[in-house]
Amino acid sequence: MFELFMALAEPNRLQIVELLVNEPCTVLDIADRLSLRQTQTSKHLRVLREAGLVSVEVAGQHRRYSLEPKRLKELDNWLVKYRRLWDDRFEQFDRVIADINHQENQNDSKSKQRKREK
Amino acid sequence: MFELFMALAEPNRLQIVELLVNEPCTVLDIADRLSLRQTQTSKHLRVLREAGLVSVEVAGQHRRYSLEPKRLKELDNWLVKYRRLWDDRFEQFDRVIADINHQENQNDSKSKQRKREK
DNA sequence: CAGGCATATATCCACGAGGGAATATAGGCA
DNA sequence: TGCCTATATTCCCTCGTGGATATATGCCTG
Repeated sequence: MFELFMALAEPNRLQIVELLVNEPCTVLDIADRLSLRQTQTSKHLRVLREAGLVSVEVAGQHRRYSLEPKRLKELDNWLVKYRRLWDDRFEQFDRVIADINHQENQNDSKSKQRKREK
Repeated sequence: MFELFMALAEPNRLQIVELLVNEPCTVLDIADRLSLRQTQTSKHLRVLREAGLVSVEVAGQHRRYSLEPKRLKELDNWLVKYRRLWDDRFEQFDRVIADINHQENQNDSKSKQRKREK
């Protein structure tokens, strides 16, 4: 988990992540938009890749980097422990969702199942 | 936002945060439980404090550090942009909660108000 | 194959941050 | 007042990391 924070604890890398949420980009795309040199961009992308935050798709001489939701989902799961500190809505969510699942299991089996992972 | 990641991108500080979610602690409490020296603990707590992640309550010669939900809530808000990447449940949550609020505003004004801050 | 473009890697430098130890500050208590 | 305890701060050292530059790799096209 802390490797995740490490990767995001750098302004340029954070910007890269925020850029990639919109659309996959090539290295030069990113470098141009953030006014970085290509070499720095590659280095930052390497860190992000090793942290599992982005993935690469090779397309000819280009490489298309895109955001990897999996690790961000881990961050989200990590936050679960803390949500109750500021918001009791989530306990309510749990109850409500439990109700919904209950109802749907009875009435509406065509809508897709909402599973809670533990 | 990136100062937040900075503060959490250090194993000991991350552990301190995870420790404080359970209960407020004094400096020596934390130092003992995480096997740190008091001076390092103070230093880390200072970083966390300046990042707004913890707050101090002076209690005699002790100081009781507790977690400050506000910044973690900001992290949660930051994640909102990314949730759709892995999970469409949250849009549904919003709709459901909107419904609930609507109903409660009409029927059940004794239950405490659930406000959405923007 | 040669040359050009996209990307990655290596090397050097400078700076910031964490650990250790000593010290400072400050409250509690005899 | 003087000592003890809790906490904060300072100085020094070391190491990791980001930036810059140069170079390597690899693909595409003529």
